[in-house]
This record gives sequence, structure tokens and C-alpha cells, in this order.
Amino acid sequence: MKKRIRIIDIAEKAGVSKGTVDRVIHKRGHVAPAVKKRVLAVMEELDYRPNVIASALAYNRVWKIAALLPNPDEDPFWRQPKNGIQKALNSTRDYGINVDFFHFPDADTKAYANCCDQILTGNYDAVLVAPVYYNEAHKFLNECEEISLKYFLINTYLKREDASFQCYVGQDSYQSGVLAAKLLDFGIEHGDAVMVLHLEKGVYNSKHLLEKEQGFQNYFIEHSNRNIQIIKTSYENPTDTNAFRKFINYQLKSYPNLKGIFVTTSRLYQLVDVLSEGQAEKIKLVGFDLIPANLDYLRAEKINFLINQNPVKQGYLGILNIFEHLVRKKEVTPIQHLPLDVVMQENLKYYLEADEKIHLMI
Amino acid sequence: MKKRIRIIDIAEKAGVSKGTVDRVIHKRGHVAPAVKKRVLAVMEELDYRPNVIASALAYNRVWKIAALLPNPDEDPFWRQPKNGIQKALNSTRDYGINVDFFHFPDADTKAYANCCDQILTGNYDAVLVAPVYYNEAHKFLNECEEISLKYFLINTYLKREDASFQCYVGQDSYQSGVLAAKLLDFGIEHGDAVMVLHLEKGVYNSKHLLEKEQGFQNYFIEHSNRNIQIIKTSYENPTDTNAFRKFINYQLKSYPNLKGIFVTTSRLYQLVDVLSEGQAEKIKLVGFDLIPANLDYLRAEKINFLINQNPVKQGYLGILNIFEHLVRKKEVTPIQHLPLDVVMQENLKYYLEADEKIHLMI
DNA sequence: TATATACATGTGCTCGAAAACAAAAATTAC
DNA sequence: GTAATTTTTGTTTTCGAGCACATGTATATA
Repeated sequence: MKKRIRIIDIAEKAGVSKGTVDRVIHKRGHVAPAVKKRVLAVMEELDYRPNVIASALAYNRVWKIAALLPNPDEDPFWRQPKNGIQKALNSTRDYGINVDFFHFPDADTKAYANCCDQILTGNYDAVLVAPVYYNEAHKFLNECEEISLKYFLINTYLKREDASFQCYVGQDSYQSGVLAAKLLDFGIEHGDAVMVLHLEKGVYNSKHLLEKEQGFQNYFIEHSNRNIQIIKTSYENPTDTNAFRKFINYQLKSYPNLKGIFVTTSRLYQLVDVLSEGQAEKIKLVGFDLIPANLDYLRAEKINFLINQNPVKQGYLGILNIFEHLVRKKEVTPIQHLPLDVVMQENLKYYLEADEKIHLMI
Repeated sequence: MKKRIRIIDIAEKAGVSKGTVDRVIHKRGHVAPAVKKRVLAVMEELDYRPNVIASALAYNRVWKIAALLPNPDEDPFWRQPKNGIQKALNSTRDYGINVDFFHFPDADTKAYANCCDQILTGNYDAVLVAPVYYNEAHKFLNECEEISLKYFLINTYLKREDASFQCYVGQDSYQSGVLAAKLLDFGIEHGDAVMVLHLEKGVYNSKHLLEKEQGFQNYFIEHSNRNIQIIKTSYENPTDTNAFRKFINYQLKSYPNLKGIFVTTSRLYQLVDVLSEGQAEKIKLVGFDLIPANLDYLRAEKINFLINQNPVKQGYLGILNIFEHLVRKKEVTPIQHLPLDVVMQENLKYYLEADEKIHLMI
């Protein structure tokens, strides 16, 4: 077991003081070229690795981070990323990471603008943004760019080329559509029909839903020998059960060879709500997200697959990337897609447990 | 942003010195009951949380860990857990975690016993064990128990009730069989037949293979309405391609309604090797492990699903649990099953990337 | 040569907790 | 009541790196 190399060890071996070694390490200048070379050589030779713990302690600086997210009390989905953020905080607190949350109520642009103002004038070192509203988000990010406020995106991808853009953590919408197609394809026969169904208002403004659809469609185009017919539909208000049931029954009658449905949102359970026993048995179903209503149907074997893109981890990795960037001064990967987990009744529990166990380390 | 509470803050508020607070925190005794009560009350009131960084630095102690694994140069599988161990080390080194590796060549019981001796007499604080050989492992763990050497198991589960047993991280063999059954079931028809195929020597000594088989079988027993016939087979030496091909052709002739095969080891690729184009297309295939040979066939859509139980993470979590136990003095969960990831061509890349990204934190 | 100036190098304090050590107070023994 | 002993409490050093400040050395300018 070899002794750990400290700055002082390098200093001694190079015949200088620790102050000089420190200046070399941090490139602070004021070191004679010959000395610098000697110090670097010794560092190389002894394979010096800074003690990150001592470093963090001595740094003793506080990093101000803002997190701009929809209100988790209104939209329960956001409880999970917020949870992940808080878990990351437990690991990073002693390194000086400090997060202020900014939540805005759904579709309240005034409150939203207010949040943005506070963040822009609040002297933050970085901001974690869920850019759920396309236009507003772009506007805010432009402003961040102006004051060189570094931003990290989670959940929804926005194409940005700014210097202030650091990284995105979230889903790969297109690929999740491809995956859904492959899953359904495995369970149906040559010549069957499948449906991609959006249960959401304003689908044609939601880029990620369209990407899912595109991925789904492209799979079957690339597997044209399977001769699968694709039906694209959307339905805005599945909460009105009776009307929705009529709509679905009409679809099933129109396409008697329909054997699989892909619901692009987390609302697959609302489709199952209106399917009869016989219908549900005949049609394979794929959807998103491990929310309780979906899980009930997954356990009852009425839903075949749920695709999961760990929302807790989104928040966790969001903060972790900020930590790596600010504290460790590392380059972060610009695009970080979360795994597309294929969840079934048989492997569900591991994914539910996994969220509890993100207790890792810095 | 609230200031972090330090020991000295508590000391001041309680009207004592930081030495006294320290004694209370660490239960070192030598504190008057009344004072202890006052200090605890202040700690509670100010919600004191120790600065783990400063704590780790001051501790300045080295933990000696031994890792007993098969030689990764002989069995490439073990390269991955070892990789995970090394990644965990990068995160924990500064906390004083120090690992010595002990590798034994395959089936060399003398070398194995030698490793064990070294570990038992080497004054280690904990040992991470992959108990691949049933009898030898039990013997070693008994000896650990005698000298109160704490052990942590990875990869293969051994039922132990000792006080020295801390936790197991690894696969859930039974459940992976159930999952494989469900996957195949989704792709076949009522009345078809499926095969569970062991490609390994000494199957009936390998408890985890039998558990996989059991899980597979029980799924179909519980779904008897599907009326699926189960064929159990094993073949010891698939490397002899010609003989193996004959064997498989014979099986396929014997069971013309065979529509799915579950290979219980990572050797599914050897089955695909001997299947003709036409045969591979008709039969759905499920197996284990993201090894290159399997991945080639997965990408070529000849393998339908690979079940993955992140081997890198096994090693990583093994060390992390030791860290949590020794350094953080936390209770660790005794049984920790890794997620059973369902891997297809369409979501493969995320799982391959994921291994790179375990860079998490302490 | 004296002095200002720039640059190179060394010293010492800091972060917060741990623990050895020193001092003070309380208790016991005689 | 005093000395010896035990118990309680306070002080100081340590961990390794960061950084402000002090000191030292060489070059330029008068």
C-alpha cells in the first residue's frame, strides 16, 4: 500500500516550497520556467493526484445555483426530478453547492417572467432549467447568454449553440419512439396494424411528441418487409371517458387488424380505462412513465411495456453536472440521454427501488 | 441561504468548548449528564449535520479492503466488476479506502487457499468476495466469521446468517428467468413451445442456473391458460460447432412448434452461430450479458432480447457499500439486486454508455 | 552605487472535525 | 482539611490544499 503523494512531497523532492508547487498546479504564473518544468516532472513522476477532500475544504466557497422548474405541487411529475435534485444536494452540500428553487404555476407567464428576473439579477453561478415552454425558455436562455450565466438543461432538449449552454440531461424522444415500435413489432404478426396515439392538447406544438411519432414511424419504414400499417391519431381530452370510449371503439371498428397501440405520453392508463376486457387482451399496449395508474395496469398485465427514463435521475444528474463543472472544473458531456428502460411487471421493482438508492458519492 | 452549522457554533450556543461537543457527538463519555443534554438540545435545535469533508480529512485513517475475485485476465467477465471496483476507488480514495486485489486462476484450489490465507492474516477491515465456488466460498466465509472479518458478497448469492455478513450485491437469478419467460411469451402464440437451454458444464451444481430455469418454468405454470410447452435441455460443449448444430437440428425437428429459446448463460451467441437464416428468423431468442459476440447478433436482429445486470455496477456498489459501512457508519441493505435491464438494439447504446458514466459521488 | 520595480519564492493562516493533551473541577481517601 | 484520584472541561495540533502576504532576488533606471 503506497503512501499518498501530497503537495509537500512534491515540493521537497523538487527542492521548492509548497507555495511554488501550488502556483504551478493552478497555473497562477510567477514561476521561473526551469522551476516549473522541474515541478511538473516531479508531479508526473510521483503521479500526483490532488486530495479532493482537502481541496474542497480549503476552497470554502459557496456556489449559488438556481433551479427553474414547474411547480411540483401542481404537476406531480416534477416531484421526481426535484427529488433527484435534493438527493444530489445531500451529496454536494459540503462542497458548497447551494440551490434556490424557482417554481412557476402552469401557464402563468407573469410569474414565470418574475422568476427569470430574480434569477438573472440574483448573482447565480449556474442555473438548472427545465425549458418546458419553448418560446419563453429561449428568451430566458438568451438573457442568460447576455450576462454569461451558465445554464444546464434537463428533461426537454432545446437546440442551443451558446457558450453559456453547458449540457442537457434527459430523454431521447426520437429513440423512445423507435423502441416502442420494436417492442410492439415483437408481439404482432406480419400485416397487422399499429396505432400511435397522442393523448394531449396542442400536440403539434410539442416537439418531443412529434419526435416520438417520427421514431415510431421510421422503425416500420425501415422494417417494411413486416408490412405493418401505421395509424396516427390524437385525442385531446381523454378525461371525458364516454366520448373517449366512443372514439376508441370507432377506431377499433375502422381498423379490425389493429393489434398494438403506442401512447406517446404518460396517459396510457386512460386508454386502458376505456378498453373492454376482450379488447385489452387482443391489443398490445406500450406507453411511458411509472406513475401509479400505469403501474396498476402493468401489474394486471393489461399494459405490456412501460418505457421509463428515470426522472429522479434527471434532477440528480443535472446537479451533478453542475458540481463537476463548477467544483471539479471538468468538461461535461453536452448531451446526456438517460437509458430507455423497458419496464414490465417482472422487473418493475428494481426500477422503483433504484430511485431510493441514489445515495452515491462525491 | 442559511449558514452551515459547525461544531463551534453549537459549542458557543451551549456555553461549552468544542471538545465537549465532540465528546457528545462521538459518545466518548466524560460529559456531565446535564451538559450532554444541553448540547444535544442545541444540536437538535440548530439541525447540526457534520461536514463530512472536514470529518474525512481529520479522520486521516486508511481502511484496508481485500477483493477476492477470479482472475479477470482468464475470465473476461470479471474485467467489468473489477472495472467498477476501480471506479469506486477513484471516488473513495481520498476517504482512505484502499483495495488489494486477490485473483485466483480458474479451478486452482491451492492458489485459492493461498489467497484466503493472505486475506485472513492480512489485517483487513473488510473483504469483498465473489463466491463463485460454492464449497470453497463457504469455508472461507466461516473463517472470516471466526476472526470477525466483515465480508460483502457480489455477483453470486450465498445464504449466510453470520454477523460478519454485511450485504450482497448482484443478480436475482430466479426473477431473471421469470422475465425471460415473459419476454418470450409476448412474442409467441397460444400453444407454442419454448426451450430453456443451459450451455454450461456441471449445470446441476450451478444453483443460479437452476434458479433461472425455475423462474422460467414458474412463469408458464402461472400462465397456464397460454398453454405453452416447456422443453428443458442442456448441452455441455457448444464450442464443438458441428456436433452442437446436429444437436440443435435434432431438437428443432423433435419440436416443430418450438418458437422461443432461453439460454441461461452468456453463450446465446453460440446457439445463433449454429442456426440457419431460416431457423433464426422463426425462433425468438433471449439470453444474458452484453458481450461483443452477443451484441453483434443483437444488432443484426438475430437475438431479440439480452437481459443485463450491470456487471460494472456490481463492483462499484460492492465498494460503495463497504464505504458506507466503514466510513459513514451507516446500515447497508443486506440484499441489493441490480435492475434486470431489457436490452434491445434500440436502447443498447444507453447501457453501454452508462458504464462510462459511473463517476458519481461521495 | 543607490533605488525603484518586476518577478520569483517562501511562510503562515484558513477551512471543520478529530483526537491527543492539558487544565480545572469534583470526588474520594486519609 | 489536605493530598490523591477521578471525572469533566478546555486547548492545541493535525489532516492537505488554497491563498494572502512576506520575503528574496534579479533587472532596470537614475
